[in-house]
Amino acid sequence: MVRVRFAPSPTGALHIGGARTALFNWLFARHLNGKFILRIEDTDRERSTLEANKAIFHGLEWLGIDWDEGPNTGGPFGPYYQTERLALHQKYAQQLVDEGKAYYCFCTAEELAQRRKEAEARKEAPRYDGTCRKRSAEELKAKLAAGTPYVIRFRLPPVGETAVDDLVRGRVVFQNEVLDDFVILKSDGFPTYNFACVVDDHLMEISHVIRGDDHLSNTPRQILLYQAFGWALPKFAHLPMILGRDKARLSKRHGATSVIEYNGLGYLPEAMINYIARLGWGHGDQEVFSRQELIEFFSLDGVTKNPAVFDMEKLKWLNGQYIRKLLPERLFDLCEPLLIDAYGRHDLAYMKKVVAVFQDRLVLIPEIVGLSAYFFKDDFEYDPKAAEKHFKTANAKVILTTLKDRLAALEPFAKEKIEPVFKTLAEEMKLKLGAVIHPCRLALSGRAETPPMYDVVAILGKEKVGARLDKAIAAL
RNA sequence: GGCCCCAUUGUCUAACGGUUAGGACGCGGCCCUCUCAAGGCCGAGGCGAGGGUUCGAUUCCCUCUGGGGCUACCA
Repeated sequence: MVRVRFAPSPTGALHIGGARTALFNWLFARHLNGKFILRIEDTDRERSTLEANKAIFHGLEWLGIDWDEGPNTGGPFGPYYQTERLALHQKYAQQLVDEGKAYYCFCTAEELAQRRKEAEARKEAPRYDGTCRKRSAEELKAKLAAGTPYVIRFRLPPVGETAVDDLVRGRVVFQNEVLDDFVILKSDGFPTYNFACVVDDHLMEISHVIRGDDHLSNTPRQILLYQAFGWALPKFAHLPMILGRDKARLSKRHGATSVIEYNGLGYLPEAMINYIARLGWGHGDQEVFSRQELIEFFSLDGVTKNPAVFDMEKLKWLNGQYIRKLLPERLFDLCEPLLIDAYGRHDLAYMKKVVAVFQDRLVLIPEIVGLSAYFFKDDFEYDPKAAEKHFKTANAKVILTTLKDRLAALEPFAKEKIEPVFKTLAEEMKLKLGAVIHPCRLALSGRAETPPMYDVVAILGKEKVGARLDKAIAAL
């Protein structure tokens, strides 16, 4: 049974990198009919917050990444909040101590910092020096009895090597001597990441650990822990990092970094899913994938080794692609609140027609507001450059006046009836169609670019069209 | 500093010793066209450097360079 997990720490919103890790795990599980587990690694009590926890749920929900086991959902391997597993972590840490594979360490943070500084000054690796590695039983008892704060350190085998057989990178070998006796249980009694991760992954019967590249260097420590316990290793797969434009790790500096911010910016979750799926993964020449296709095609074989730069332009393109494919109803639902917020309530049918005519023109949902302004407000200015070109012509007045009269006579005021009015007028005046349409466009919208004229005229309706033409004629 | 990972156009990627190095975003041009989009077509642009191995290297090996990660009582 394939069991994978996404194990974020609730110290901030779900960011792009985390979302991609979650997605790959989710796709891997769905593709193989396995289980996708969500585990919240909240053992850093300083930085973990409830808001961040909620934000992660929110982000995953927005993306449509659901979990088979985890907070709220439950499952047979709970609890799924790491801090609620504290007794388990302490029990296993104690087991290692009892077996002599871990030991109490009473060195204070200040002492460690001092020694680290000294080591660095000597150009040595800043490893734990093993002060507490060999304390006598009496010494130990005395320290404990005195209530001296302590941590538990893993007694790391100082020789030999530890190999990670990574599904993405192949075999990576580390010399144990470059590792040190790392802390597994902090002085507050909480486990460290490397320890909790191993205990929980084992207890939750995780079969594949799919996570960011930044954990590759931690993996030998974890493997040594598995070995100390005599537990079977899961398979490991390390995904390449996602970088910003400057090739540095993606961070706040690079703009929107939390996935949910993209929601507010007007990105569609399906576009985001598609985009991040292509960051570090590919399937031939295909660029646009439905969720079903991603599940069908996803494989660790398609995962690349090199880091990927987050490219907003391509995300935008994909977003446009998905907006085009949206059901008109859904596009409207996304646009409606923005339009109401900007222009107040208008007739529902009218708003729907306006939104529909911009479906091919939107890249981001909020663009609807600016693009459609003249459909909701009458007091617009004429674009000066366009006015110079289309109003300051000998024919402008005649064109607009004639248009006004003929359109006023139309019944019904529909696109099919509107079109001939323009074409006939152009023919009569021996003008190109554009020569008639451009001044009209400017009169009706104040702009040089709008959706096709007959649509605009039809949607605005006879009354508004008449009034705006009058206003333009007066302004000529 | 030590250890580890990575390296194809500006960006995401395909290629798994022999290809005119393919696709996509972006960029430029053209077509369509009432404008703007959408759509279609075309174009510019790449194997980081140096050594090997081989009949032949983008591909395999080494060195360098560049970027990233780990080296915490953060995950």
